[in-house]
Amino acid sequence: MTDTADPDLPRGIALAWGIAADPQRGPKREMSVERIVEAAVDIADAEGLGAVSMAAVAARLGYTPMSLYRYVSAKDDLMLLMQEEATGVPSAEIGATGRWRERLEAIYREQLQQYLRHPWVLEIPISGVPATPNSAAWMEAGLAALDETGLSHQDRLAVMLIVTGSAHWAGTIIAGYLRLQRERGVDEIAITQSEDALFRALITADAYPHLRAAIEAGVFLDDSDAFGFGLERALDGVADYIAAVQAGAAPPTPAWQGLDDADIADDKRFREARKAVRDAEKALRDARKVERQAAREARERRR
Amino acid sequence: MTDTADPDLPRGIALAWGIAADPQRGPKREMSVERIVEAAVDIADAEGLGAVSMAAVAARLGYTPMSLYRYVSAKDDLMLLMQEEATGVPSAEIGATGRWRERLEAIYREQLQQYLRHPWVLEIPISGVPATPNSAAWMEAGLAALDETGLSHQDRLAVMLIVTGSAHWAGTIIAGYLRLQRERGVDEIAITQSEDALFRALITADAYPHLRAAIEAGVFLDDSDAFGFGLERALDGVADYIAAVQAGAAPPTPAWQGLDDADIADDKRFREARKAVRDAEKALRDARKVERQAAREARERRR
DNA sequence: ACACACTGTTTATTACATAAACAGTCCTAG
DNA sequence: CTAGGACTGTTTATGTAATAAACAGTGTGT
Repeated sequence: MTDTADPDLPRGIALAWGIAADPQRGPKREMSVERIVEAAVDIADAEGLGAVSMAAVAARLGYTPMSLYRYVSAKDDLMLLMQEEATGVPSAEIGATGRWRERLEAIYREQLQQYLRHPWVLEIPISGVPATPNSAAWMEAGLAALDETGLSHQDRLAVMLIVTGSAHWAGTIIAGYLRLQRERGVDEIAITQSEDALFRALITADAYPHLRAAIEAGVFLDDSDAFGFGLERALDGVADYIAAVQAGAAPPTPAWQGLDDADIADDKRFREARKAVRDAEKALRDARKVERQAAREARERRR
Repeated sequence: MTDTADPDLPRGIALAWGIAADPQRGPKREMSVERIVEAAVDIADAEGLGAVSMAAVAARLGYTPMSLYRYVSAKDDLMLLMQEEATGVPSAEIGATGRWRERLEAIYREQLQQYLRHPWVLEIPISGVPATPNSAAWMEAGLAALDETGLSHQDRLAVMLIVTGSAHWAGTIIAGYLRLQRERGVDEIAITQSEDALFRALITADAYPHLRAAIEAGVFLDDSDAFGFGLERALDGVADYIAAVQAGAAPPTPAWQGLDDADIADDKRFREARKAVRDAEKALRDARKVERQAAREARERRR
C-alpha cells in the first residue's frame, strides 16, 4: 500500500477504500485505524453515538485523546469509517437464490437488522450517495437482483431507493422505541401502553375525529409489522410497473454490457486475490450459519 | 391558562399543547416561549441545527443565555417546540378536494416541502409517535383521506406510515445534497458531476459490475424524480390492496419472524458466534481490498 | 551518522449546557 | 398598605467537548 493517495479524495473515503498512503519512516505505530474504529463502534453500540468522544475512544484503547489524530484527521472522518464498519456487506445468499422480489426483501431485512444492531448509524447525516466499498456492495446486490426485470438503470436505482428508504425509515422508528425502552428501563408493552394513554388524554374526538377513532380501535397497541406492509405494497407496485414495461408500455434500456475485467483475468496476482475473496465469502457464509444456529439455540434455552 | 399541568406530562409536550401553567406573581415577563422558539427556528433555518445554542438564541433576542431557562426547562424542550413549529399544519385544500390518492400525494408534497424549508428537523431523533398538536393534524388529514377506502384502522395507519416515510426519506437525501451545495458553495450540477466522477474512479466493473453499468448509463447525472417514482409505485400497491380488500379477498399479510436478537444478545454462545461473523466480515473486507489493489496493479502492469 | 519524518503527550483555547447564587420587581395574603 | 416571597433576568462557576500548537523521544533512508 504505497500508493500516492489522490489529493482531492476526502481522506476518510480514501481510508475506507484502503488507498491511503502509509508512512514509511519514524517510530512504529502502536495503534491502527481499524482498532480505533472498532473501539468507537463498541462504544456507540453500548452507549450511543453521543458517548463516542475522542477522549472516550482513546481511553478505551489506553491512550490520550490527541493521539487518535495521528490516524484520523477529524471526528467526522472517524464517523464515516464507523458507518462503513457498521454497514457491513450483504450476505452471500442474497446474490444466489430467488427472484428479484425475494432478493430485495432479503436486502431490506438485512439492512434493517444492521440498523437495529447499530442504531447510531441513523443519526449520522447523509451527504450524497456514500462512496464507500460496503455501501456500494449493497447497491450492487440490489441492482443484480433487478437484472432480470429488464427495467432501465434509472428505474432500478429508483427501486433500490425504495428498499433502502424503507429499511432506513423502519430502522428510524423502531430504534426510537428501543431507545425509549432503554432510557426508561421498561419493556415494549409498557412504552406502547403509556403512549396509548398519552394519546387518549390529548387527542380529542372533536379536534381529531379520525385519529381518535383509530386510537379507539387500538392501533397504537397493535404490534403487527406496519413496515413490512409498506414494503410489500411498494413491491406490488413495482411488480405492476415491471409487467407494464415488459408489455411494451415504456422503454426498457437494455442493460448489460459485459464486464471488462477480462483484460486482467489472466493476471496471476489478481486471480489469487480473487480466490481469496471467494474463500472469505465462504467463511462469512459459514459464520453466519453458525450465528443463526446459535440464535435458535439461545432462544430454545431461554424457554 | 391556569390549568394545573399533568405532573407526569413531559414539560415540552405540555407547552406544545398550551396547557402549561403560567406564573402569577413576580415581575412582568419580558420574553415569551413563542419568541424564543421563533428565534431558534430562524437560526436553524439560516445556519443549521448546530448553530442553535442557548447562547446564540439568547443573543438574537438581546438577553443572556441563562435567561432562557426561565421559559424552557432544557435544550431538548426547545428542540421539541422548534420541531412542532417547523412541522406546521397541512394546508386546508388537502381536506377538501380529491380522492384518497391525490390527497395522500398532496400530503407527501407538503411534508417534503416542510422538510426542505426546515431541513434541520430531519436531524432531531424520533422517539415514538410525536404527541404534539401539529403532527397529530397531519396524521388526521391522512386518515381522513383514507376514510373512503374502507380499510381497517391498522391498514390506514400503515399506509400513512408509507407516505410520511417517503417524505422523510426524500427530505433526508435531498437535504443532504442541498447541504453539500451550501457547504461547497456550488450548484447542484457541480455536485452530481463530481459525485459521478468520484464513482467512476472508485467503482470498478470487476468488483461492482451492475453498479458500474448503472454509472455508465449516467444514472447519477440523471435528475428525474426517483422519490416521486417510489411513492407512485407504493400507492399503486396500496390501490391493488384496497381493490383486493373491497373484493373480499383475504389480504396477504406476510409475517416475518422476529428480527430482534435483543432478547438473546446476552447469551454467551450467541455473542461469540456474532463476533465470529464480524471477524469474517472483516476478513472479507480485507480480501476485497487486496483484490482491488491487485486489479489496479495488474492494469498498471498491463500498460 | 545524522537529518527529519513520524510517534504519542502535554498544554491551551474555544465553545457549549447548565447548576447556583444574586439583586431587583411586584403580587397577594395578612 | 405593607411585608414576605415568588418570580425576573444576570453573574459566576463547573464540567465536557474538539482540536490547535508545541514538545521530546524514535527509527529509517541517505
